[in-house]
Amino acid sequence: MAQNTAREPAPDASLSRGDETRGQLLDAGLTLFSRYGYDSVTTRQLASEAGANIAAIAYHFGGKRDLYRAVLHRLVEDTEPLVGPVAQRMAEGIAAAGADKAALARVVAGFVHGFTSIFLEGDFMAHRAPMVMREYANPSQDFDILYEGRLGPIHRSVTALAAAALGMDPDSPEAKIRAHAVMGNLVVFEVAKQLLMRRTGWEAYTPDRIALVRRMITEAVLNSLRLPHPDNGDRQ
Amino acid sequence: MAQNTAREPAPDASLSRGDETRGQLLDAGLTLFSRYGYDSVTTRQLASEAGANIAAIAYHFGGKRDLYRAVLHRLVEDTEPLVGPVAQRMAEGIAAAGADKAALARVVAGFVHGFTSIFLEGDFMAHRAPMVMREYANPSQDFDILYEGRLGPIHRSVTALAAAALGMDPDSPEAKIRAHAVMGNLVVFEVAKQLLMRRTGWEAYTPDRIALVRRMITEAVLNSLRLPHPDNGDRQ
DNA sequence: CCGTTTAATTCAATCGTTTGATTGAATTAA
DNA sequence: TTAATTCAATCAAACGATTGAATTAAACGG
Repeated sequence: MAQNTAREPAPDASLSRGDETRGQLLDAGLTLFSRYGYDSVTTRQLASEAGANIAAIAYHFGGKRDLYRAVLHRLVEDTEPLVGPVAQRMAEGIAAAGADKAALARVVAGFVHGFTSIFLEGDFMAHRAPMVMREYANPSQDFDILYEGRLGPIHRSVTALAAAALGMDPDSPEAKIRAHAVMGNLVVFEVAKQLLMRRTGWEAYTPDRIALVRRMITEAVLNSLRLPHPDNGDRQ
Repeated sequence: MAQNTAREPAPDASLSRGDETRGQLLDAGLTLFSRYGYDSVTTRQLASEAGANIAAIAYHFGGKRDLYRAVLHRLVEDTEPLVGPVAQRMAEGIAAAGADKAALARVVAGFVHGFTSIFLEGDFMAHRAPMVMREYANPSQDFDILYEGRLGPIHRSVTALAAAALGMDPDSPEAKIRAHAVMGNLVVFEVAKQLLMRRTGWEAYTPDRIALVRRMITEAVLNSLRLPHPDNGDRQ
């Protein structure tokens, strides 16, 4: 029931009729699955939200489950432009820093900044983050799609960072556990967002609040990894 | 389909017929809702798992949603014996420590030990933790039950601890955010358990692995809160 | 530039199942 | 005898999926 009566948004001429419906179904899937979970969403809701017919789901994807999988695949793909550069800079920063703790601290600050920007700022991750978190906390049979595509690679990057900061072997359980703890430091602000909102009396993240959260997380992670605090917030 | 053919477990004579069915439905609800979520579980599954008739759900609770709420309420109640003492010792420890950082460090070590024991050891929280985490990550209309009963109080306790360690006002956003980060440090080992399992090649938490995770978390949290490391693992 | 053909896509209608809930009779224990 | 509880049977509604006809837009031949 999205834009059936209102004006249709940008009927991209470069897309065929079918591709557009396909894309709208993927959008609807992301919006609804992320909010209510797989079983709570009906094919009729999906079709309605997409402005398409129920039969379009079977026609374009095969079935409801196949649409869900397609949503996960597209999520991995279209978050690459955001996550890729952050991971890239982190890898380069670690290699360049060597044993220089101050340099590693700047890498950490950059990572936290990038990560919180992706997850807490803007609308792009508004549905994608909850989608990831849902599979994160409660892996379905399609958990592999996100693990291979997003979660595993990020976790490996953070493990490299933790290992460098603490002088550990990146392949050791210890390094992986410490990295896991760092990830927890970050993702809890998305996973348990409602809990923080209630405790602080906030209703949503604003730029000011994100800046405060980012400052607190950066301090916590730097402390956690025994790294010095950079004098300024500069990350280059 | 649980114990219909096998021997029935302990038909407690002190319980009326109805109370026993009621309890078995609550058990079934905890087991199934925690694993599959509210919508994925059918009333027929619940009745079968409880060894009861479908109509028993309406008779004893009113409906499926009321059974779900009852499961949350009972979860808050029957975790009190575990969480209560940990929170109690933490509150007393903070009050007794004052500005003594070493004493606060022992409080932190005790808290981490207690928290990880509750969440990672034994069978008692095997279904309860995922149940909490499900509401944690994806609050339903009944989130209040857990927030008022468990999540809020624990978060307040940890905020008091973080505030004491960092010299902050316990009512400040900063303290609440730092506490939230600490909570993330801990709960990520339950929420994102599957991710850690894949990264480490583990299949489950064993006593050895729990001990290792506990050591890593304790170090990370102590560092994070700028507290000294106790010389031994003693927590009294 | 037109009319026709063709394949891709959309659509309303309907399929058989499963859902949560309800009924009134049967059973149990006090 | 009585009230509490369980039971098989059944309800209407909603579910995911499928069908064959209708519609659309592009390709083609004149």
